[in-house]
Amino acid sequence: MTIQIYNTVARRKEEFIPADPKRVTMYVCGPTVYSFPHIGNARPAVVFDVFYRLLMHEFGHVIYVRNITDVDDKINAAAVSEGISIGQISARYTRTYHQNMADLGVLPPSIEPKVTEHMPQIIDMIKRLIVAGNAYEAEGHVLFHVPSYHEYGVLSGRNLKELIAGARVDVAPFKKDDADFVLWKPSGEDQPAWDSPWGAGRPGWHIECSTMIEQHLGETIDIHGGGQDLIFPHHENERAQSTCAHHGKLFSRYWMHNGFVNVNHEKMSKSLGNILLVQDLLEQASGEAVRFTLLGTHYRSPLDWTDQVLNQSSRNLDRLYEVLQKLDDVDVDVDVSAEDMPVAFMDALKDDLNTPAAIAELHKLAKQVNTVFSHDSRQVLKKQLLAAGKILGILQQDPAAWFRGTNEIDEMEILALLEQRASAKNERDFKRADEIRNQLKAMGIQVQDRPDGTSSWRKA
RNA sequence: GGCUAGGUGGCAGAGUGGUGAUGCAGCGGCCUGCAAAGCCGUCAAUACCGGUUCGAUUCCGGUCCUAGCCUCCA
Repeated sequence: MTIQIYNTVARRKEEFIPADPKRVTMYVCGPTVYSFPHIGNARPAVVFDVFYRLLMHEFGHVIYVRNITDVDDKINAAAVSEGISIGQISARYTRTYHQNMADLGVLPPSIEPKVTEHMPQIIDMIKRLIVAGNAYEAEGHVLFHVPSYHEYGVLSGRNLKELIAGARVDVAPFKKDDADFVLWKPSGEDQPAWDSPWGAGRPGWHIECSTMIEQHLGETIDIHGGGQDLIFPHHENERAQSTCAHHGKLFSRYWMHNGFVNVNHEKMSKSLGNILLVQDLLEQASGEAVRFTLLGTHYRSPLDWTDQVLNQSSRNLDRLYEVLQKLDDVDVDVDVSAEDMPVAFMDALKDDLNTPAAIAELHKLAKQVNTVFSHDSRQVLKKQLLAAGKILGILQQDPAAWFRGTNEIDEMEILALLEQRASAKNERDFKRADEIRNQLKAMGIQVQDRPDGTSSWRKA
């Protein structure tokens, strides 16, 4: 089976055929670094991380670019309100983003370009758009002239008439067309500025992605991804800029967009005060559980985050690690090979990244462990579970470590108490044995007796 | 107002023109000194109304409802 992708521009699933199977290219819009990453920032990172792993598995060589937007008025505002420099703001939140994503098991992309490092290229692309007749200068601004691109609106399914009808009342007077958008704008005293043929200023909101894609991946890429909210205007505008700068050459062969994360049936927003920060969720559960939750819903569907979903994910992972623990006696190679990949699992992922169906296949494999007894069969199952887990970015920990958690615990004390309890049990002093068990429970430790009389423990 | 996506068991969540996955929770049992975990078994759903069809949850139309976009936003 080949990979199928729901292509936003075609509005249906299509077979994924890269332009060059030896060099698959993907660009995903990364964060604007002005605040702490929230769960909505994490969703595309995790979703496209799994897709990246899938592409690597299928094609071997993938160039995955995810940018850092470090030029933005929101960053300027954060610098003012926090009383530190713009550079300090973007450095701080870039670092937090990297830490949070690592905690969620997100692999670094092949390339992570920053807007500030691409000013000459941005200015160059704007110049070319002016020369080509798609952009014009007006009062220190450079604007993209939307009517010059006849396919404008095709990606987002809008037509120009609608856009004009819905346009804001306060359209800048120097715009030739109400729908025209900014490529370059002049900077005031306290705003970051770069020299350009149009005066000191800064780039508009969309040109940066077009430029970085051209710079690092070329004129045509295989996949462009991001959140659904970026379809319009961000990706529509990118598409217009890049296509026109390249004289009509196809920009992206496939467009993929992930759905939003809602919180208790409401949109996450500052005004509702319900923004879930990744760092706060990591206090409640493991990064792996957060990741598992994000993969538990198909990437195009909205994901409603409630108090329950994280718990359910932790339980699901408990169950899978439980099974791996049962297979502790089976040795497998550290590096699982392609033949170990379970077919039904892969078919689910290849079908437009159907991670919920893939996880269901993982559970089916786990169940089989109970009905299979030969060493060879158990070894195959363990390989399959680990290989599948690797694509999803889960199940790679030692099961014992998973159940013991990351919190600091005094293992010696626990073992001493378990020993005391064992001798109490031996003397059939069950009252004493239960006291010790309750004592451990108060410490957050759950005792588990084995059939042979010995006991193990895990984090409650 | 315009555009888009969706309404599946108590919860989460896939798929499918013809016996409706998977996990959690519940219930029964096994195991256990008692538990916990585990194992086995089990209950339970396709918003509503029409249409097409031998047959629709799946296709078409309508109603109601939900979410998103149209403005910064992952």
